[in-house]
Amino acid sequence: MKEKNIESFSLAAVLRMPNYLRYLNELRESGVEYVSSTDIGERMGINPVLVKKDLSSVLRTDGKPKLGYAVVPLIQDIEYFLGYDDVKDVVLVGTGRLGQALMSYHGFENYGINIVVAFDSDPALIGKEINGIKIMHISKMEDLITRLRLNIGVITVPKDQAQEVADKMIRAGIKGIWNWAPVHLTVPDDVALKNEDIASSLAILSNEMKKKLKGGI
Amino acid sequence: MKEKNIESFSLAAVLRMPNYLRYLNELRESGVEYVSSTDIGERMGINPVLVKKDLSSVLRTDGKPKLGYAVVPLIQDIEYFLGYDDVKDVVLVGTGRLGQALMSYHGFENYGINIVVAFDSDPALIGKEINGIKIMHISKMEDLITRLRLNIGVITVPKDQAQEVADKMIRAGIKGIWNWAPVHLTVPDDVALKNEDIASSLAILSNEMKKKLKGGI
DNA sequence: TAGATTGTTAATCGATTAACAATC
DNA sequence: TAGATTGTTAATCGATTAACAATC
Repeated sequence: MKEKNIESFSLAAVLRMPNYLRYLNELRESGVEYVSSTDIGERMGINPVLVKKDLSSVLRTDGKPKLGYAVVPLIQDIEYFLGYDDVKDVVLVGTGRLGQALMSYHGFENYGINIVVAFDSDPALIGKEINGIKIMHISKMEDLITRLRLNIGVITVPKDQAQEVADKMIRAGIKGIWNWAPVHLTVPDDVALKNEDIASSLAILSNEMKKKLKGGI
Repeated sequence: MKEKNIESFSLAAVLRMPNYLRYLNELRESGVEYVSSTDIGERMGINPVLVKKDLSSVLRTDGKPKLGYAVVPLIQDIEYFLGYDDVKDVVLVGTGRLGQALMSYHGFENYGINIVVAFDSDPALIGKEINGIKIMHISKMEDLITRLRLNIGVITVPKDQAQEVADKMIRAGIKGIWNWAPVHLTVPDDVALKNEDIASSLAILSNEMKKKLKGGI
């Protein structure tokens, strides 16, 4: 056990963590007990030293020279770092196709995410349940967020309603917004915002493709 | 008009581009003709010099001292850079809730994305059409990808089938994969892979929230 | 013209990589 | 023990920021 000082992590480092986790879980499933930074690095196409650095800043128990890192504790430590171990109750607004897809997604449990309630303005949807999650009228949102002390909100409404929904959420006490609507939201400094941005994803993908194409010449 | 040399862009820079675009489109809608790097920087919370650097590497016409950048040409240049202007025919595999949500998503046109055909293995879905996109049996995928010369594939199948689908796609000539299944896919070096990773997004959001919380003390 | 804003060169900052002693 | 692999310190690399001349 070593001393830890509070560190901050780069965006790139945070993005690598779930990838480590995936690979480690695969290893665990195939019964592998130890893994070296070299293995991980090769598999993920990154420098093993970077792997060591990333892991060392998250690990609570040291790796073992010659053996590598014990897979199971390593998984636990990364999950702890990513906050998958504590359950986060979230609220979802907008129960169209995308909202429903997220509501019926069974992978959220793995990340400690629990959608407790959903809201919409369409009378046809109010009162329905999807995957055990009740859909309520949007007018009840602020009150419920406050009463249940929810602090993460998922926005899956059409883009012209997204800002309004965000404003309401924030007024009610939401501190983190996961926005799936293709608009730029304006939020106060103390609110975290993550845009699930189809545009960005595609930008990255086609940029990668261009690079590979060039490299191949 | 200035000389351009081939530059490569950092991940962070590519990620900023769609954000510029969103803000610029808002400006255009409200009839604004020129915008300065200072404005953009303030709105997006980044350094204006960084804005200038990003834009200068994408712009085909110079900005104007005192006035700033002309909004409309700037939008066009970024769209050109991001490849929104040329239509990319893509194939989607896995027409469950998520796949259907993507198929019925009307924002893709803005990014030059056109889902031409979808595949599934569920007999109940074969032959159906969603948003004008036909669902065909997975056994016909390879042939069709090759014949239509498609090179981007979207994977929205359950995670245990994702690798198999990816392998087939690649065999048929796909060069870019947009993976929504929560697994680590292994692809050859010449194939670009973008994971739409719910886990990563959440990791980033909760990391942000932690940071803000600390900062506030 | 004077002032605002651009584009670019130099300085800084931070992240990644290389080198290497410690250790099981 | 010898060898493999860890953790850490120093060097490198790249991205961001600061400074400033050019210009409309």
